[in-house]
Order: sequence, then C-alpha cells, then structure tokens
Amino acid sequence: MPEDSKATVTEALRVAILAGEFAPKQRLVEIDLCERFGTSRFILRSALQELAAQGLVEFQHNRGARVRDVSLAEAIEITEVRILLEGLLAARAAERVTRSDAAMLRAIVRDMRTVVAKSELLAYSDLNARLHGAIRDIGAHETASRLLRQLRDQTVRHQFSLSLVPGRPAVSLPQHEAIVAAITARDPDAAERAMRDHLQSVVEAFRALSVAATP
Amino acid sequence: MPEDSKATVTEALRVAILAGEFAPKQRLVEIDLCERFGTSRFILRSALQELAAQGLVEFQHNRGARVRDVSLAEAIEITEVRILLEGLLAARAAERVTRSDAAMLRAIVRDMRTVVAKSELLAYSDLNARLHGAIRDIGAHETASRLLRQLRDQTVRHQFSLSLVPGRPAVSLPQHEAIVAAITARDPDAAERAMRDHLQSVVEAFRALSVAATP
DNA sequence: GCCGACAGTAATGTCAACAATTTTGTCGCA
DNA sequence: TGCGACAAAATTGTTGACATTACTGTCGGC
Repeated sequence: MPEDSKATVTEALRVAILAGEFAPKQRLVEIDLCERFGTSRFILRSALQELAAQGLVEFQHNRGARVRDVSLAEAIEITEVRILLEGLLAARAAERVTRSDAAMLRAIVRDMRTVVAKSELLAYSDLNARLHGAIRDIGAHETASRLLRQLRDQTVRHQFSLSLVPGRPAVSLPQHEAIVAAITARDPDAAERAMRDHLQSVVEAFRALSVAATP
Repeated sequence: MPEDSKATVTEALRVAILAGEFAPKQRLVEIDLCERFGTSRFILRSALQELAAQGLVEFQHNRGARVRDVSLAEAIEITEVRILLEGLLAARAAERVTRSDAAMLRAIVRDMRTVVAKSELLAYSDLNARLHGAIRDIGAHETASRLLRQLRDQTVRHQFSLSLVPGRPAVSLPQHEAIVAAITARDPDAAERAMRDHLQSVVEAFRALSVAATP
C-alpha cells in the first residue's frame, strides 16, 4: 500500500528513537519492529542501515542493531562542529534575511520570552529548535544544513537533559536575542560571533554536566 | 569466504567510483556489479545504500542507483564547509603535534617541493591528500574527521580537475608550507588562518573554473 | 512516412524460506 | 549451591525466486 515504504518506515523509526522510545544500547529486534511498523524485514533492514549511516543506530556483526549511545564527550565534539556550521549559517542568514524572515525570527524570540517567564521548559526547547531551524533555512546552505541535521539528531538526548538544567533558559535566552538582533541588523560578523558564543556556552554547560556526573 | 563482505564490497565500490571508473550519472546495474565484485545482489544493494547515505551515489525509485553528479556549485559549498572543519583540525593539530608528527609533516612538504619542481602533478595530488590526512589524524577530532572524509569523497573529481590547472601547484605549495610551519610552531591561530586561506583559494579556483565553463 | 500503441526484454523492488550464529535455559557434576 | 557443558530457542545474515516497473524495438494506423 505505501508508495515508498522505506522512507516512511525510516522516518517513523527515527522519530521513535529521537522521542526516546528506545533506550541507548537497547537492541532493536527486527521482528518486533516489523510488527510495530507493519512492514517486512527487508524494508526494516534498509531503514536500519540508513539510520546506521546517519549514526543513530549501530550494527554489531551477527548481533543486529542497537540504538547508538552517544557519550557526553562525543556530544561535546559534535557541538564543537555545530559552532562552526551554525556560525556560518548565521552569518549567511544575516546577509540574506528578508523583512518577513526578520518578523518571524522576532516572533520566535518574543514567544521565547513568554514561555521562559512561565517556566515552560518543553515549549522553550521546542522554540529553540524552531529558531535554529529558521536560521538554517534562511542561511540556505544545503551542505551545512544536511550535516547539521545529522549532528543534531545524534545529540537530542543530551540537548534534552540540558534543557532541564535549572537556570539554563535564563542563560540562553539573551544569547538567542543577540543572535536575532545581529541577523535582523544584517550584520554577518556579529551574527556569527553571537551564534558561536551561544553554542560555546552549550559546550561549557555539557562540560559542567560531565564533571558533575564523574565525581 | 569473506568474513564481513558488506564492508569489503562497499570499500571496493567506493574506490572504483573515486577512481572515476564509473562516470557521473552513469547507471550502476546491480547484476554487473555483482559479477565484478563476486558477490550477491543483497550485499551489493547494502553497499549501494551505504554509499547513497554518504552522497556518492543516488537512488531513483524503480530506476536503481547512479553515480551522483556533484555540481561545481555544490563543490564550492562543500569546500566552504571544509574551510571550517579543516581549520579546526589544523588548530587542534598545532596544539597536539609531537616531534615525530612534525618530522612527518616536514617530510611531506619536502617531497611536495621535489615533485612540484619536476611537475609531477599526480604525485603532488597524492601528497596533498597525505598532508591533509596527516593533519586530520594529528587533530584527533573524530566527528570532524568523519564528516571531512564524506565531503572529500564527494569532491575528488573536481579536486582532480583543479590539480590539472596550470600553475595551481605554484599557488598551493607555499600555502601548504605556511600551514605546516604554523603547526610545527605550535601556533593554533596561525595554523587555522593558514588552512583557511589555503582552502579559500581553492574556493576561488573553483569559482574561476565556474566562470570559465559558463561563457 | 510519421506517430502512437503494444509486446518483449531487462532491471529493480520485495518477499519468504534457509543457513549460520548468538543467546538462553537446563542438566549434570564437583 | 555454584559452575561448566550441552541442547534448544531466538535472532540475524544470506540466498534465490517472484512481482513490478521502466526501457526498447516493432507493428499498425493515419
């Protein structure tokens, strides 16, 4: 029935993993997943291989697929690369932003202030993703965007645990404001700097988590 | 017989594509490849899917796999990202370089001077790859290295055509010397700057090719 | 003589069954 | 009771065959 079942199943499986329905290191038994997604082993295997290529799952020979466990150290490495890529996109966004783009960015920041005032952590996390996504789109750099999506998928779990750190929104909100201000002011250098500062503080927050976890 | 045939076949197919044995847009008929690599369709298909995930081949529904044709514009985008990633690696390499690393880098540059003097373009292209690879290893940033390898594979064809441009080595040799000098001097900022300048000139060389090709 | 339909061929997408391997559970023995 | 070997079950890796789809060359009609 599905016209392109492979892509459909891959996407469904990705969403399930990103939603945390499968714990890291958990074995992904093919038969079970077949039943859940109503597909055959062949299709499901293709989906697993695609996700493996994107670093979301890993294969062990004769032991099947597992959800890949991205360590905190690796999340830091990934964020270090994100600094570069998102910095580039922010700079380009500042060069290319239109009036309606600017209005959208400001609207997101406005919503952010609202939800931070109400301490709605989940909504803030969602707006955070929307803001970064919008900047990615405005930046219009296919290669950087594609890589960023891969990297982001691998760190959602850590990103989520960060968003629960008390006082974290109070730190990142002004940074987001600075990024949007620089982009709407069409100042590429300032936009790149603001984005780098922002993600650098994410790296430091990860490092703080890291030392907190290993006494 | 092969213990892990999938990885083996994938690698062989990648090498064949990178060596230009299959032209861009050329259809990759599964049966033919099966015969060539002595494997089954299932294994070969897995290999194709992995290479598709890495952007070397592309699938069209019910029309099989083709060698992906990376446009010059895309090669420029990719190199823009390489500027960032290789800049990071160069800076880290400058922080982590050992005496034996430094000796190896200097040896590569020495060989480069020799082959440039003799106008051995192919050997220079090879040394170029070795130098960037060595810096990647010294930099020791798993995430950046992995992404770089993907990006590099996608642009080998354009990289090759660049290496044939007359006078190109004369431009890039001093840049390589500057990079190695900064790394062996343990100066991260200078190393990053030198690497960025080098790859920026690659971008400009691509742009020159681009306007030359479209009158 | 040219255009469109049609059948034949070739290649791909999918499936179900088989073989090989790991994992689990049980029994015997110290 | 604890440990190791063996057997059974479960799971994965692979193969070959089948269905579906796109390509090609030919034939008939206008």
